Amino acid sequence: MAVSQRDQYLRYRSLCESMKRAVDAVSSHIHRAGSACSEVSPSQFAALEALYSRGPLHQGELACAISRSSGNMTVIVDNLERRGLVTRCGVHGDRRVVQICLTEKGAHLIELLLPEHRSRLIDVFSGLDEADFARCDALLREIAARIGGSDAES
Amino acid sequence: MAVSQRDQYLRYRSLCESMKRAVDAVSSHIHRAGSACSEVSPSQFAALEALYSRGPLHQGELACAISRSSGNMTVIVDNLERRGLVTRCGVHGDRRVVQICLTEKGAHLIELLLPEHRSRLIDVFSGLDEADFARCDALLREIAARIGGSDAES
DNA sequence: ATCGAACAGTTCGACATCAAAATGCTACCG
DNA sequence: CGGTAGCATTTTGATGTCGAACTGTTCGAT
Repeated sequence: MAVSQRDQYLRYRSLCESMKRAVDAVSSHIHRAGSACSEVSPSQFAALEALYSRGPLHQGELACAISRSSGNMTVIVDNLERRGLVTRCGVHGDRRVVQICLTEKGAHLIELLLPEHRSRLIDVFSGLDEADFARCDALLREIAARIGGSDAES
Repeated sequence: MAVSQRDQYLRYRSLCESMKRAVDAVSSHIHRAGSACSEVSPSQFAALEALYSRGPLHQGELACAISRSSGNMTVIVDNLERRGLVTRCGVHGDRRVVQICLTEKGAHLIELLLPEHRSRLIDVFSGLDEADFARCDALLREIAARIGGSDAES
């Protein structure tokens, strides 16, 4: 009750700003022109990585894994396929689904990209207070969950 | 030294994920179809709000204020102008720059949108621990600053 | 068997976004 | 005055993104 609703709102705005800025900064740091990761778009990177760590996925699963719409996923896969990094394989027994598989070229590329991706991430985050870090992670998860949870009802 | 570099990397990945998810969730919550704010795109909303709170701005200042490229800003202003929400005014003495001004219609719209924007933000964030909140904000700022700072040198 | 609901992907239209090239001005220098 | 450097904006071309409409498939109910 010490704080007015208006002050609270302003602090919320501030956190929103900080979140956006941090996300943009990290993403642009990783995909900066000249870095190895700049060879693929963020979405493409996310897709390749998901396929690399989890193996072949249905296009829908992949879309879900990297939080993209199905329409968008079609385009992303189109572009990856055009460069020969993934293939669309039919699934025996259900002709509705397409399995997306990394090609050798795709696997090679993501293996090439991951070390730099990793070192850039370490650049950015290392040395920060671990406890703050964990609390921040938890808070952000709580925020996302809160919205996700209240989504269905509203 | 208790934690391996690999563990650290995984925690970094986790925070990145959480950040992205939280940002996406908040943004989609606010601009959800049906909400008043869904009448304009997030970029358009940001532009209108910046103009509303700071007064007329050069197109370049506006781009900077909402972290968009100049090319992108042109399109955003085009779309706002097309709907009669802003106008481009020449500046006396320097014909290179364009001043972007809210029209009455634009000011009216943003005034209509802000209350709902505000209440949706409060929905999302209220009740969270204030101390965590502040620490999280500080951490995110530190991350963005760290990248922004190291940007020039690299 | 076949109808219809549910599902997986694709297509389409609109907008967003960026980087790079082009345009149009200003300012400065000789 | 004329040239050049630099800035603000626009244009262009490629990609990303979504939501809605569409196509084809599966599967359950009748």
